[in-house]
Amino acid sequence: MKRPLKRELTFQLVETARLLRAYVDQRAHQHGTTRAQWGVLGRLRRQEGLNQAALAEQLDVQPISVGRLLDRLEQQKLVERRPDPNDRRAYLLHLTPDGRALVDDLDTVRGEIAGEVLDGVEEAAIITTLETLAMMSERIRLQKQERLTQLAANLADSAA
Amino acid sequence: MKRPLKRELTFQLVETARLLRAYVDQRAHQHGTTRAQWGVLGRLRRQEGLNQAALAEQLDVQPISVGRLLDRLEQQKLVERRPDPNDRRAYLLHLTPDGRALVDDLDTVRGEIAGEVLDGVEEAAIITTLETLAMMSERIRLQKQERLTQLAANLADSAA
DNA sequence: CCCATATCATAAGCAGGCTTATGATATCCG
DNA sequence: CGGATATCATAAGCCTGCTTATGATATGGG
Repeated sequence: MKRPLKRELTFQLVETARLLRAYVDQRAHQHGTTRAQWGVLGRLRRQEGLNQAALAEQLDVQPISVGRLLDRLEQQKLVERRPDPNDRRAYLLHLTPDGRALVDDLDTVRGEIAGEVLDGVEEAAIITTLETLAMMSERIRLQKQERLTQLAANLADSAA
Repeated sequence: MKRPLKRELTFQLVETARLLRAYVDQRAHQHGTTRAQWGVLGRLRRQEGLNQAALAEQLDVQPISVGRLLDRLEQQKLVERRPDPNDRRAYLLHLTPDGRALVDDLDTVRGEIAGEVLDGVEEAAIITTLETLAMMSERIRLQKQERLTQLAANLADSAA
């Protein structure tokens, strides 16, 4: 009976996250933006002056994905791309005043959502869940790493 | 200190799910398919003979999304669209033998993944996490419902 | 029976993720 | 110093979601 329980959790995790993402997206749309753009704005508030590659690294997505998000954010005048004086290939990213105002708004929403979806859940359960998820994240990262290492070994073999 | 804990959990949830989805996708690719297609195949094995609208309903996505997934699955000869004898608008969906073989393979993988990512996690923690996630899902669904109702009320108001 | 309405599948077009490839610069090593 | 290598941003093209709209067919009420 152990296996189905674990399997059940992986399903439930993806399902709950899907619902939460959809809900956050809905709330984001009410403010004229999207979840992905929200992520960019939030990150930029914490660390202004990043270049696109560094931002992509922080958000754990590919630089090309961030580039297109920035195209839209720049069009909406929420973010500014300033040429990096030390590297003519790169831009440094800054929030505009509008961008800063929006992200402050969204921050309030974020807190609201967390309160809503965890209303009435015991603190102990929240802590346990947090720990379990953190553990899972770690295992997944490890697993991914192992598979990469294995892949490299296989490539080396077939080259030989 | 309560607010940050809840907020932290919403972040961790989305993050862990993202990692898990990426990992599952990686495993799916090793079998020449994708997570979304896997979902379709899995559902079809459980309930063969659905039409596209019913399948979309089961998977909780829009019919158009399922339609395109099926285009690719049909091309790969994993799924068959058979005309519905009772409704000339609709197709009934069936797995091909290849499709059935693949989904059996993937089922093994699913169990492997669940074991890997929850290796060493206490059963009690798994149960608590499962309950918490289920609770969150319910709250999100409720919240979404409330917002819809509110929206309808606003529309009725502005119509009056 | 027939017309209004609902439902099935699909098209068009946007968002946001990916891989792979490319041009422009930086950087590092011989 | 100068050429190989690495890095920054972007292009092209794929996948999978979405909304909105449309054509074909079913269905139910008058």
